[in-house]
Amino acid sequence: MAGVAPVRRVSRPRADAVRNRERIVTAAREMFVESGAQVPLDEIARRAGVGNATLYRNFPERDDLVREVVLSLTARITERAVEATEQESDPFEAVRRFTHAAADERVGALCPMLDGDFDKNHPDLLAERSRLEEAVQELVERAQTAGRMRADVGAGDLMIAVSQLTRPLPGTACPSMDRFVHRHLQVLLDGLEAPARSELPGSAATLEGLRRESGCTS
Amino acid sequence: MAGVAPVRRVSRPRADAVRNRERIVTAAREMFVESGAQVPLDEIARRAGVGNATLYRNFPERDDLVREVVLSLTARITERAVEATEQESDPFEAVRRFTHAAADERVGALCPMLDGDFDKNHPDLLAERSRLEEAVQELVERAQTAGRMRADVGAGDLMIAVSQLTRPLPGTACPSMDRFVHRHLQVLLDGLEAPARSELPGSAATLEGLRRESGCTS
Amino acid sequence: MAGVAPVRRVSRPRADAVRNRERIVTAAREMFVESGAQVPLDEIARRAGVGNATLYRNFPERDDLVREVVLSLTARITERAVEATEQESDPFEAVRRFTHAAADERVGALCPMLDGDFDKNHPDLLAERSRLEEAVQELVERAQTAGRMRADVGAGDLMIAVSQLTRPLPGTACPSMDRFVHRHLQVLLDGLEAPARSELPGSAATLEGLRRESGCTS
Amino acid sequence: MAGVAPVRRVSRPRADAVRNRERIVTAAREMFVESGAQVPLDEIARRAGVGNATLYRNFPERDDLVREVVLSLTARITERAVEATEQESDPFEAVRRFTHAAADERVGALCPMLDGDFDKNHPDLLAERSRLEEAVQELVERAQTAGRMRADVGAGDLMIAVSQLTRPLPGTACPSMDRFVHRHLQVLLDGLEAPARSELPGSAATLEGLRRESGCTS
DNA sequence: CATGAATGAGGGTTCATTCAT
DNA sequence: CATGAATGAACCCTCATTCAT
Repeated sequence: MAGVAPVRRVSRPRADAVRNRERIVTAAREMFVESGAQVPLDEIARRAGVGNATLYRNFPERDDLVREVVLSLTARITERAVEATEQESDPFEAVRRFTHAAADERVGALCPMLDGDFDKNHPDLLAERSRLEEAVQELVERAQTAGRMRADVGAGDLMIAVSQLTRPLPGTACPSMDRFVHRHLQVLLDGLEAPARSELPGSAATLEGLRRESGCTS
Repeated sequence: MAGVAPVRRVSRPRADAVRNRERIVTAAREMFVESGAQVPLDEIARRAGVGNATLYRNFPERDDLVREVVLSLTARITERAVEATEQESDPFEAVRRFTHAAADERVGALCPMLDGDFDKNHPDLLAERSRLEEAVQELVERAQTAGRMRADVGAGDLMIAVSQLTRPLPGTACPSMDRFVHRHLQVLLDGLEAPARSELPGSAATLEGLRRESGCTS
Repeated sequence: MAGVAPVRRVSRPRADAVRNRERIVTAAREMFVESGAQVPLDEIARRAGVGNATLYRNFPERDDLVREVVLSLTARITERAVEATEQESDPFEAVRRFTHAAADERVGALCPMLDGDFDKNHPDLLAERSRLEEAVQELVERAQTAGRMRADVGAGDLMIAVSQLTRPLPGTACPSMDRFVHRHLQVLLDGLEAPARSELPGSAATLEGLRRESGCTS
Repeated sequence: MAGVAPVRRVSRPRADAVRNRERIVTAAREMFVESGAQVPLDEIARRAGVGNATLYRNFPERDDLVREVVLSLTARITERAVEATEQESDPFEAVRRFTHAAADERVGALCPMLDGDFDKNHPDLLAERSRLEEAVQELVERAQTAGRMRADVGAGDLMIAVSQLTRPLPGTACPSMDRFVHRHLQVLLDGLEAPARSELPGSAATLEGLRRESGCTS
């Protein structure tokens, strides 16, 4: 009867368990973005509507949960970079578009998550970051090659500056802030557009180089 | 006056008490900047070389200590603004100078301190912030009046952008970061220099307006 | 019988269910002996190769599992007592043989299991203990009747002393300990051999009496 | 004014703090003896009448508290050994006396405390154990030299056997047990009295040797 | 006024037990 | 009947804040 073996998946992943996991990650992303990286895990569990131990079953250490959120955010941002490259004909317009899109995806929320003893060299992270790296590098190089973007900055500079400028402000204190973020990005982008108006100290930051030093790329 | 018991002024600010207070504030500033805004107060006391209760005598609640540090940092930054205005002949060069100086004063470290239930409308804060406001406003207006800085940004935009770009990265993980901060500021400044290269969404942020909304100015 | 639906006996004790139960008990005994009485039930289930809920189906409360292990250990020790009585001609040699055999069966591991709210008066336990009681009583009485064992001790004294002397030492810290246990038993046995060298305080402990008081016989 | 410097002890140990520490240790000893080594620290604090954090201030890790109790118990037992040596003319009677006294001091409670990751090689422990070692060794050697105790056992055998025979039974289930303990010790002692009635397997356990292997001496 | 000690309210985590597939 | 997932109570520990010397 070979070939007719019933397709018994080893253990079907139980619909509700999957939903729970997703609800936890969603709640975590929301709360990390809103309230910073120190939100009590119990509150995330409550917001997700599950018991705290369920959270621990899915993410035995706090880092595991943080990493999951970082991964999903990173993936979404990579998508925006690819989109921008593909859909925008002017290469510096692509950089602008990506930058504003990254802000909307809350790229700035990543930084505070990388706190403490978070393992920045976890294989999954490295892999996902490679994809982001490649996508942004592509974006930046095109603009520079076309002479539309100053040549003395790297993809790393762009990512860090954008992340910082879009970092959530403490507490939920400044919802109004969002309105200003895009202004600041626009100013920064104006500073990035060729021709350069001033000289920069140090040398261009590459994502690769940043990763080597600290892993704080994104 | 020999022979007359020295008049005991009602509240003579005993020399050592004053020194203690200063040592506490200094220790707090250092540790907030180095290790983030969550350092245990006991550690600050230890670093200052005083008992924890002494710290509490001077600053009954944690917020009181944080506020003191914020005030002193703010004051130092105001000084830099004044200095830049006075000592730099070109008004946009003054803006550049102030911006880099503010970074060196760790203006970015202010943000993480404003966490939680910190009262951002405390009279002392408002007063100190007024002084900063005035100084930066002056700086910006001069540059704009001289046609050296784009007119569609406000002092609030400058302060927020600079604060964000210089925020410490999580942990002490990225000491290398410091090396890049001034690059990013320089790019931002290039974007601020007249003539404007793009239009900005929203309207210019004034420090006054920001204060009204959220108090997150600095 | 082809074509005829097999008669479903009302409670056929499905072969695999029986095997599961046995595997659980075995795993539990091993882990209790190896790692103490506090091993998480999930680990026992894992070692047994079944899901934790299967364990709970068979043993609704932790105590039910512990009791099963206690019962099986008790039964094995009873067997040793019977063996010793039957196979050893000299009645005190029988006592010696049983004592060392009980040690090898890990009689000492029983004590730590009786912790907490374990119900020491469960009918099954009482029944099994009766059998042990009878067997050891027989062993002891024979030796005493033959004048080979001092008369002022009871079967209860023997059981308790042997259990205590063979209790596992904390952690797995002292594997070397095993080497000494038989020495101590031998000394104890020398003290039990007639004629008595000293007077004993109190009166002989019978298993029956101990059961009445506390159930800690075994 | 040299020589008249006021004797300002660096920090007088505050009477109530000392009392608290003692109350904690006492409560711990009682609860360890009564309920085993796993009693929640919070309960010990409650029994001692202090907040849990006070306990943690005095004993930052659980081990630190356990060690303190072990040290004090060990010291008391050493005292009994010295007493017995000094005050009993017949050297084997001294062994008997010490053995029963050690039981009354709850020497058996030590074993369960040495659980888990307890550091058995802490300097303080080693020191205290050396004193015990010396005292018991002395006691045993005198009896053996006088021909009153069998020569094929060591001080280590005595200590382990006595510890085991007096270990508290699980829970507080068997208060009645205490009544029997001295009977069993008496039997053991009869087995230790010269002349030897049987041969012992293995070789005599010395406290020194035991320490080397596992630290479970007492 | 300065100090070390004390406090109790959480946060992180584990585990016996129950539930849904 | 078997399973993995879910649950909540309880433990350990930290830290802002208060108290006693």
